[in-house]
Amino acid sequence: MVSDTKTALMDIAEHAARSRGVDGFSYADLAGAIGIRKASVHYHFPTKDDLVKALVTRYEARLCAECNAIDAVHTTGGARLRAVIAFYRSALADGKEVCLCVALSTSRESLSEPVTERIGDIRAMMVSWLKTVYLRGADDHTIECVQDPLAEAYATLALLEGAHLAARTDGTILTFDVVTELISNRCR
Amino acid sequence: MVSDTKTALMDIAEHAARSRGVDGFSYADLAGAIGIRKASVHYHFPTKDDLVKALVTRYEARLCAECNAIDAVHTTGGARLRAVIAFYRSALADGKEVCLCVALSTSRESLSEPVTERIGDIRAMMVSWLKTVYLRGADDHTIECVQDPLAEAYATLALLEGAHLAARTDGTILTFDVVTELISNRCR
DNA sequence: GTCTATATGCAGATAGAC
DNA sequence: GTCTATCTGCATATAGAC
Repeated sequence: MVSDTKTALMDIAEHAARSRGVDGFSYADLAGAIGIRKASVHYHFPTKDDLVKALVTRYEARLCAECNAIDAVHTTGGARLRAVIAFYRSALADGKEVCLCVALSTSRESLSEPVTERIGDIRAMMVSWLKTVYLRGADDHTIECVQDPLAEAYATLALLEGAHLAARTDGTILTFDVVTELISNRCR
Repeated sequence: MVSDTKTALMDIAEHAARSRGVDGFSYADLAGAIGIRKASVHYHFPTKDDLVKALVTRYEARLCAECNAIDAVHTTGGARLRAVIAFYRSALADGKEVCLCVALSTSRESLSEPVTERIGDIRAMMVSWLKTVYLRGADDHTIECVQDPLAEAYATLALLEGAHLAARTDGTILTFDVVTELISNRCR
């Protein structure tokens, strides 16, 4: 297993990025949080871009695992859609953190080209998975009014991310609930 | 009228904030863009917070004016919804800029409390206006399947902002069109 | 209103000892 | 792996001359 310090740094960096943005935390913050020096952080991640890349890679894997877990636990399209909404809800940390995609999308200019592309890849993966959810929901009649599963998938991801944005501004998870109420109510 | 320099600074700052984030531009950038010195920028806006506040105030007024203009030009709910989607589409500048709300929401930690509150106010105004659009659309049957106008309003704003986010990552307006296709197709 | 000059602080990053 | 020490650059911001 990799060093615990490395994992600890990534954990802190991820929360920091999601709550304050990529430009909102520094190596000094990370170092201070776990009681080492800035130079030691550079040992684990030579540049901040290396660190962000590592965060994105880990996040993508976790998100993918989450989708698989939802598929394994829930069988109907409606239940799966509810589950992913609940997942995004929990990721909000009561309105204090947005998902990594949202956090990184907004500081695009301070990201390297590869990182930006990866974020696009993660969204594409989510859209692809959401499409299968809507296909099933249309099939088993557990999601109302599904006409175009792909279009629904794109809209749903944007809605979830937009809900994160609004909830982050308000600083409360209640905003997320209000914003996602419409889509939740379509699930039977 | 206020000095042209002040307006010019705000114009540049707004575009910079919307394309690179609040933390993505500096007084040096603004100064360089219009050929004056950093200190002169501080004369017009003593602190960056003052500048951001001015941007938000102007943005809110413009957004409000846009809604009124839409109401004046379009009579049906469906036409108004299409018009506001088109407005958000044009604000994207071909995928290079997001709306100010999105831009500021993501760098929340570097904003003062009053600014954050104002962003919440702007969203509330948009939600309120969008609700009237859905009410009319339900009434005149120009928007399909409207059950809860307020819930639709919240979801629509989140969708538009989420579409901005995704389009900004991809750097193309095509993404915006794909994401908003579903909602556009509901308008008669 | 704009300038020069400057203060202060923090960012990311590196060299080399232990 | 972590440290001290240091570099370089740029950020916001201010003082005071013109």
